[in-house]
Amino acid sequence: MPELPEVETIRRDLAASIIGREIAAVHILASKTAKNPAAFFKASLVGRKFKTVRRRGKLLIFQVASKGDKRFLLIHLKMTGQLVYASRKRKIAGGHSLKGISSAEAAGQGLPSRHTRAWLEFRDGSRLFFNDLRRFGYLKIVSEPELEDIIASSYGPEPLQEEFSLLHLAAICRQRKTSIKALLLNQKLIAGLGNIYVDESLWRARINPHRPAGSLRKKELGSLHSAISSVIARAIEYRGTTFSDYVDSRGRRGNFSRQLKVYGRQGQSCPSCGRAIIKEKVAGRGTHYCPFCQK
DNA sequence: GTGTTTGTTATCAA
DNA sequence: CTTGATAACAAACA
Repeated sequence: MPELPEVETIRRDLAASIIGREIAAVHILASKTAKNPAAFFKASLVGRKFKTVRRRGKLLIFQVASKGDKRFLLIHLKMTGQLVYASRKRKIAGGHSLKGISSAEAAGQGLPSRHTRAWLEFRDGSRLFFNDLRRFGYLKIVSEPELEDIIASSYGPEPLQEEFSLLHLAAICRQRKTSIKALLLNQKLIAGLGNIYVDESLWRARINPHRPAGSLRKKELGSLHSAISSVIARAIEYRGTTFSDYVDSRGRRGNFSRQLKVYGRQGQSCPSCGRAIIKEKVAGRGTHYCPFCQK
């Protein structure tokens, strides 16, 4: 499940690898994956370069360099999407592939795969694959006004920026009857949290996911605010969490998995009190917590 | 065949 | 209008 730290890891890596490379061809294998008519989608990219790679919440935003109107490629990975960048296969004199290829090149092994829904081919022979087992993810070309609409209507503050203040957290919780779990998953209130980091943040703040958001006391809001900031920052340092499908742009797993305290640890002991972590459905999602530590 | 997995949107109700 | 809860989507696996 790519959430903010995973998408940010991909963004940073891709910014270093694909910016400035001319796109030679666009291949769409699953027609519904590209949300524009295929001809428009391809014409928007072929012969151009990416100028910037940004991120808003879990949404990747590639600015296409162009002389006319600004266009952007949006990519959302949803649950099982992957973006894997493979540099050009190095050839030896006889035209055979070298043995002992680097990991970056190994990332392109076996691609396109059964789950590849689209890929971009760059002029230098490198390729960017969009793989998505569940087919929830998408690619979409939008204009600048469309992009601004999407950002304004869909995303609250980024957890690592100043706009995500304790004051903001208190304001969005005030009077709200919905569970704190559901509230933290709402992208319009805070951008980028998903099921893993919500559970981890609530454990660190010692708050029960069932609690109505409006019932949190000032001290608890403070704990939650710093828990969210630190969990997200640490998860980025560790290059995200691999639970099932996530890999970074070179096909590597995230290292935060070993830092998880509750997510996926139902039945195991709570790192704080030693009693069993439970899993139940809250806000329609599998929710992991310690009923003794989290009140 | 059944239940489960989750990011996001649609839909309906209050 | 806002808020909240739930279904739906998609595909694979136990």
